[in-house]
Amino acid sequence: METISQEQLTQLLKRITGYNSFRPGQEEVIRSVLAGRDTIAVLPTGAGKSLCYQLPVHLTGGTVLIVSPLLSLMEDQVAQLKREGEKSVAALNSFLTPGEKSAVLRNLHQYRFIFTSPEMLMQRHVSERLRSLRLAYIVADEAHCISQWGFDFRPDYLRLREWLAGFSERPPVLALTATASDKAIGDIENYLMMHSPAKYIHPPDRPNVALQIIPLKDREEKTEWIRREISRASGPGILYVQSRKRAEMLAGLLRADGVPAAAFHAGMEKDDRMLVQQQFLNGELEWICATNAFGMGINKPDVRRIIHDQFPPSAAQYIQEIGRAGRDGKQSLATLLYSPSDADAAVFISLDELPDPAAVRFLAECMNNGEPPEQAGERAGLSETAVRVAAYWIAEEGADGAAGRMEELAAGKSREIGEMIRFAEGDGCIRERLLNLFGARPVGTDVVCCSACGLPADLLANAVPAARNRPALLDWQERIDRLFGVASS
DNA sequence: CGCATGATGCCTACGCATCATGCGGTGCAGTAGT
Repeated sequence: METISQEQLTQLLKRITGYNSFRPGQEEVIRSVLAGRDTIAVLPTGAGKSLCYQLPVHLTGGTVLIVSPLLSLMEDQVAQLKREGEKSVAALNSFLTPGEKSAVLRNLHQYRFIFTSPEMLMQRHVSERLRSLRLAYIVADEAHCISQWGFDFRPDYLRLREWLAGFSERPPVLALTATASDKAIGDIENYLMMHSPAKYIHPPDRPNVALQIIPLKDREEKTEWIRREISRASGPGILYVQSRKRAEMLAGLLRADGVPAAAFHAGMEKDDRMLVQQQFLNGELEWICATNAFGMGINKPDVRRIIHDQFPPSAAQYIQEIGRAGRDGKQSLATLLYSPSDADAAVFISLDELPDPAAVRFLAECMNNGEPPEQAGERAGLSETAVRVAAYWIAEEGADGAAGRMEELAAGKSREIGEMIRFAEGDGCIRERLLNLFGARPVGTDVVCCSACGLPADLLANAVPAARNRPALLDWQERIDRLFGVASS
């Protein structure tokens, strides 16, 4: 496509969004897509990543396919596009009834934006239909999921590679994410079949997020610390924990202390999750006690605090989670509570579901004999996820290859946990040591840095919000009075 | 691994100590059955 003038691009921006100028980072990415280049854009959340795929199609024509990791994310984005007046949008996913789905599949060409999941995309009839479409470009939204989930959780993310390889003329691919380690970037390039992609990579440092590590003896001490801290310091904040049960337990304790808090984890009903998320976004809830299910696609600019009850199993995940603080640029604080026994729990959680080489060989043997993998997996005591992952690697690389892969994955995970332990136990500037793991350096000067460099005593020790001094629930008389509009004295 | 929960053992009624067992994150899709 011929070069687009500055004026044309700005006019288009104005027409589509009503804005007069791009936010930092957007224009380069849009130009790269328009030039037909494979592109990797690592932009902080809130930088307006979605504009990067929304705009170019108005000049290229055709359809954009957006591969998205979460149904809720697709729904949000479809709703937003519709609010902006875009009518030709579809989400191709399991929310559709069979009838709706085949209607969408029949009329694919009339959409400008099609959102789908990797799993849906990999279904044969879907993948063929989509590949035969005139696609302007293909977008991998939250592209770090390829790296974070593809290998041991959602293998369909890795199958994108074969799907892309099946094009005779593959459209350009745009990968968007907020955080990406070198490994993630490498996986994205590799599994999205990118050819010397243009890379626009925002540095991982967040100067306005101060870092703090607090060593504590055990879980009980952590619980006490959390109650003390949260009852005196204001949020909004996210408390990350490693189990659903502990999320519920801590949310309960905080509520009993008068803190508007709620749990969030994958074991909750979809409606409850949406409600909690919405209340947090609206400021009705001050704290969320969550597993790692919480965060992706949530754009709340004023999160002041992130507390980790335990470290997550990789530095990439840690930096992603603390990156949810302070998107408005204001001073925020990320606290990691550390006790030596955390390491074992991290190892357990992260390696438990990974099938061991013997199980992989057993599964391969059964599959060879024509037994369905699900059935064989059950005999081997493997979870549904483990079976799917193992079956993927067996199909890709054979029994020995897959067994080797599992060892490699386990070793990689152990190494990453080791990195987090050294990070938590180490000496010296926390920011420098964290960024070091990404081959980066602190970018800010005059920064409230970390607990190793020294934090001011009053950091974020704001007055507890007035709302919290009211009882969470009014007594029944007052509630009835309110219902009937009687002014209470 | 560490923690929480439930079962067992005591030895005849209750409550306590001890042991055994289970559980621990992330999501899609499709199907069976409300």
